[in-house]
Amino acid sequence: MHTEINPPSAGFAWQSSCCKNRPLSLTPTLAGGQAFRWRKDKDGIWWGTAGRHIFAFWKPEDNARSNLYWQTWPELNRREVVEDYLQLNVDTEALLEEWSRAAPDCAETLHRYEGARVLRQHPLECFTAFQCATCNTVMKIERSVEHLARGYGEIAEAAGRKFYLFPTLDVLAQMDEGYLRAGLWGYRAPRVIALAQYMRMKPFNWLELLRKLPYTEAKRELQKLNGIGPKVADCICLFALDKPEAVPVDTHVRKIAGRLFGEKYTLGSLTENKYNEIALLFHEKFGQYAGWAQQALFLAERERAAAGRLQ
DNA sequence: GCTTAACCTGGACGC
DNA sequence: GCGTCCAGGTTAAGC
Repeated sequence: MHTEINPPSAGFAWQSSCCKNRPLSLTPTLAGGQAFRWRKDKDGIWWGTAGRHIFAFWKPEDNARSNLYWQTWPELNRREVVEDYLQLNVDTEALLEEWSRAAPDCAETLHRYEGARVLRQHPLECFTAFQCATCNTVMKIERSVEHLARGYGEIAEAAGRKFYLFPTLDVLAQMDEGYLRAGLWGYRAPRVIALAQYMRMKPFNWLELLRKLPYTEAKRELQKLNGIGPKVADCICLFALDKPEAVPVDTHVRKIAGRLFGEKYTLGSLTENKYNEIALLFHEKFGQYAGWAQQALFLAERERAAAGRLQ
């Protein structure tokens, strides 16, 4: 019989949500390379922001189905905001069964990462952060995005702690290139500022409006922007624009495709045709939520690559 | 339509 | 300590 462990006392009242049928693991979800500003404190509490909301999350480690404990600021007890951000409405249990039938070879891996959920992020932060992802490492992306937020984000407070909200488009458009370069943005610095300036000429809330378009149209719109290629566009579609069918094909996903669909997908340059072919094969195998399956397989592949480097 | 080089830079690794 | 390579890509030029 399982005994629930109580969350640490942190100076505020926790709320809880049941994850029995909606598995959730905080580490692979919050530190799995889809969002870059979540931090875990010494008590194991994850702190982060999304839009104007500040969140605290806590769960017993290694138990995807135990209750999630949470709180929100500045308005307390915003259950619907938490469930929206973590997409707790998505029945991953049913998806796991479907994927396991379609890809028995991947079933063990998919079950191991059953708690790795895809977040529903604030579009502008996701859009900006992934511009930093080109030819970079997760650790450096985290530092870069944090540097940007600390330099230009509005300060907010929750439970006696200080947070930096992600800047607005108007603020991003006026950032200093030198400041960004000092924060590891490198050659991406002028591009991210220029893109913010260009985006200001688009209709108000243009990024949010892409949520209403079909996946292929939203992706096409993003790829019209200088600096946004197919991979970054797919990341934004999957992690912020409600497009669970988007499959970002990076070096890790390419290796997975090599094993699932044939070695030819790992050979030579990743041309746009090859990219689209891999994404289509994932879609055919894993269905409408192929991006969610991809995220679990990606985490396993990344872990495998890291273990290989340590040997 | 494919390949290649350039773009920044911290960290890991070998020597 | 130093040199080299790699890392969640994109773009433009050359073939």
